[in-house]
Amino acid sequence: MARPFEVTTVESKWQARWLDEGTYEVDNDDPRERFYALCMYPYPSGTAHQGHIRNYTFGDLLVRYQTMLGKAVLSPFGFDSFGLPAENAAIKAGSHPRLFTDARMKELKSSVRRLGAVYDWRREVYSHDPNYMKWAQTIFLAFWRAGLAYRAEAPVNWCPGCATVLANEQVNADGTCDRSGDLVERRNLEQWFFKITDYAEELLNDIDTLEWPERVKTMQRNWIGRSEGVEFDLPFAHQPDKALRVFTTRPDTGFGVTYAVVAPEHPLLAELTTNDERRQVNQLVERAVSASELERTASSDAGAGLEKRGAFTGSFVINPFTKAQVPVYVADYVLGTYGTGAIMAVPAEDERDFAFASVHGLPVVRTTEPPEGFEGGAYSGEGAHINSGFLDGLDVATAKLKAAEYLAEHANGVTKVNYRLRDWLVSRQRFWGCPIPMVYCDDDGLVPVPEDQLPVVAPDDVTMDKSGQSPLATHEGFRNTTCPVCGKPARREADTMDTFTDSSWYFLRYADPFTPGKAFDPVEAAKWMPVDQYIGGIEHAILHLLYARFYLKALVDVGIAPGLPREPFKRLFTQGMIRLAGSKMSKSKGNLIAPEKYYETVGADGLRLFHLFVGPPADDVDWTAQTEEVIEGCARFIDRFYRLAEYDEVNFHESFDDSDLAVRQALHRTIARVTEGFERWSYNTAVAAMMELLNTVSKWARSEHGAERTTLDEAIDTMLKLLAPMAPHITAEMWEQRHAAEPSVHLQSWPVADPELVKEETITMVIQINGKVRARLEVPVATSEADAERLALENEIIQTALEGATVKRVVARPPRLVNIIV
RNA sequence: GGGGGCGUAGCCCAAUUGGCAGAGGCAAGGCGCUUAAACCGCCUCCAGUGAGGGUUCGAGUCCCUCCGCCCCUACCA
Repeated sequence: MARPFEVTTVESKWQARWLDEGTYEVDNDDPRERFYALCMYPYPSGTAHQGHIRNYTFGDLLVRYQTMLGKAVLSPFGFDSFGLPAENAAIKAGSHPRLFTDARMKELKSSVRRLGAVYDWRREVYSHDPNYMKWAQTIFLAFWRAGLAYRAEAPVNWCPGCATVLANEQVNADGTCDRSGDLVERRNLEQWFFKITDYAEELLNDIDTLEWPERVKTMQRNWIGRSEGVEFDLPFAHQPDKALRVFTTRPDTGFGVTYAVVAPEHPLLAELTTNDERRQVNQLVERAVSASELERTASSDAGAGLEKRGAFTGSFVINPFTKAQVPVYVADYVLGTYGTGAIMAVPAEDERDFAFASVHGLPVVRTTEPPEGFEGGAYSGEGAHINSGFLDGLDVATAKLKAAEYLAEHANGVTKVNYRLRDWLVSRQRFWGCPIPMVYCDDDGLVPVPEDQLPVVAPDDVTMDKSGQSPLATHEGFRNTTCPVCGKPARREADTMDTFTDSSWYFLRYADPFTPGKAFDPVEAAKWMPVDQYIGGIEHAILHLLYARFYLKALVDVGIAPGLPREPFKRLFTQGMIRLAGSKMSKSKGNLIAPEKYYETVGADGLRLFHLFVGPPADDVDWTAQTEEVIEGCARFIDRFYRLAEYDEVNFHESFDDSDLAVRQALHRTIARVTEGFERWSYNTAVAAMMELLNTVSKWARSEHGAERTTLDEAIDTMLKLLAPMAPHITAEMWEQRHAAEPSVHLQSWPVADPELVKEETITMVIQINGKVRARLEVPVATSEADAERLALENEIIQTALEGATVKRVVARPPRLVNIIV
């Protein structure tokens, strides 16, 4: 494509200048109104892919736009540089993850630079920077001191492929590893946890205060999974002073309890199991405990439809409502990690219990009257209580209260809130992560590494393999140390932290990486926090966003971030993903379209314009055969604008007339449209408005009558400003050509539309008869209802059309429309 | 099984949130420029909004049912 300017020359010139002049560096004491724009901390996987490009295009537009609005805009960048891919790649290549990672970082940095995205590089953060690790470890220790970090044995998700423990969030629904795809196993291991459950209630409640996409908020609420119910005792039939404690959200269905179930991990299971049943029970437990999540949970389709495996324990408990003895089963559909690990089973009102009861031939007693014609198994809806003694006739809500009261009196019942959310497992048996700064001493037990000895940095000469042990555990030089308390030989913790810990506070470090001796100064960070606009992918809707929210709350509470707002991200925007032939474009799928080739042809500006124009930013983008042509179309638009701004083939006339006024009106209406488009994430319509304006101006200026000089100048200059956040290079270049003595277009103020010019004087009013358009006429915008009706009825075409008909009603909606009903 | 989203021209998308279905782009066709082609400029063509029903003077927009595609979630008692 022949272009009227040298794309690469122009673009690299401005990229260098923005960097050299520190155009987008901001100081913490900047007096302007503040704006914190942030794109999600990227994992450095190499050169940018289209998903990155899309992300940073939106982010950069915002940075430049908000700057032109007169704000001090914080625009930082950095790298989520710890993590498995680098470690695995290093193992494969026999090199060190740092070499690998540093190279990938360099590539990504160069990609975003070539995109023309601008940052305050003085604030760069990367996770494997010892200077960042130091504070990551300081935070860990602060959590430990506050009781928010603890060590416990737990059945954990073990990925044999990655040779490490995974968080629940990293296990797919089908029981495979989110990263490697291997089938995840369950193992009991000592692990480090963060007590995120302490914050469950606050994390849930504060969701209401966030300007986030509704679906992300819903996902977080579901993940936290709060449920209210009653915990109470089911006394053992053979030994009534002991009891099985259960949790239920439906105490009102207590009369329908026909059996009870304990999880395979339940501590009382052995005691409950009679000799006759022991063999069967053991068999089930063995299978359930060692089986992978996949085998245990997801089989064919879904939840309630699963095969319900279980075995009778041989024991009975007493239903406190009916005093009847009901059998106790062990079954893997009851989870040891939720509630009390045991349930009362009500097959009539719970689908899972119903399924189990059907398989095992257990009785079903309805306690809620299902609606007439109900044909399903379990009915969990609203209805009057039946077969329920003192609860009979009550609705569900009332019966719940009564039943809870009854259980409080007769079965040690207490109302209880449970959460689906579990504590965050943060330890990893891997090398390429931030070491957990703890020491094991035979005499003093667990001892934190003194803060003046931080950071604990892993040595380079480590053997990384897939044995399953932390690579650091076998490095004697690292492992052996002395106890900070007693000075005797001791061993270092060999596990590293989940990389989600790194991305949970990096945005605070960005806000103030300058104050020595601190992760960040809370007063300085408070100048920027919370992030005004966070931009990233929907894939982080749960994990990263929940952890970061937890971190900030905890940091405030442990005294590291006093005075900061408790929520990190005020507004969140989740961009759509790029798909190629129907599937998500990603490195792991190997279906990337690299942006590099576009830098040579359409330039970064052309590519940016494409991403802005292709559709609503929140929608997915289909990368199709036609995409190339659309991208070229975007470059064509830039070229057309460039030629027009050279006044190529333009005619001029002397004094300002109506044609010039019309252009000024179009210009100012476009200012309004583009501004509105920017404010409501409608970049595609903002670009369309610019294209439309270019068509209008071009037609006018190249007509025989031509343009009035100052009007054309105003139009071009304003268009340059409007386009500056979208296509920053060429607008900077053109602005410099026109106004060499003035500051850059990027330092100009964002244009403000003149309301007088935006305002329409007259508008076409449509006259309908029975909803069909019959006539149109130009009316003043301020036309009253009465006038509109009169004008419509007086209209000749309408009068003819109405001949012989009776007007039943006239709906006048001036100035747009009048509808005459006959 | 649960939750959410989407469906407008051959294609990507607009539509002041209930008021003339079309802003923009791509493709296609035509004309001009050119020795010719590309580039460039100008012009033209194209749907009644997935299907059906309802509310309304009026529905792409609100409400039901169905179809298709996509995403999230999954035995949490």
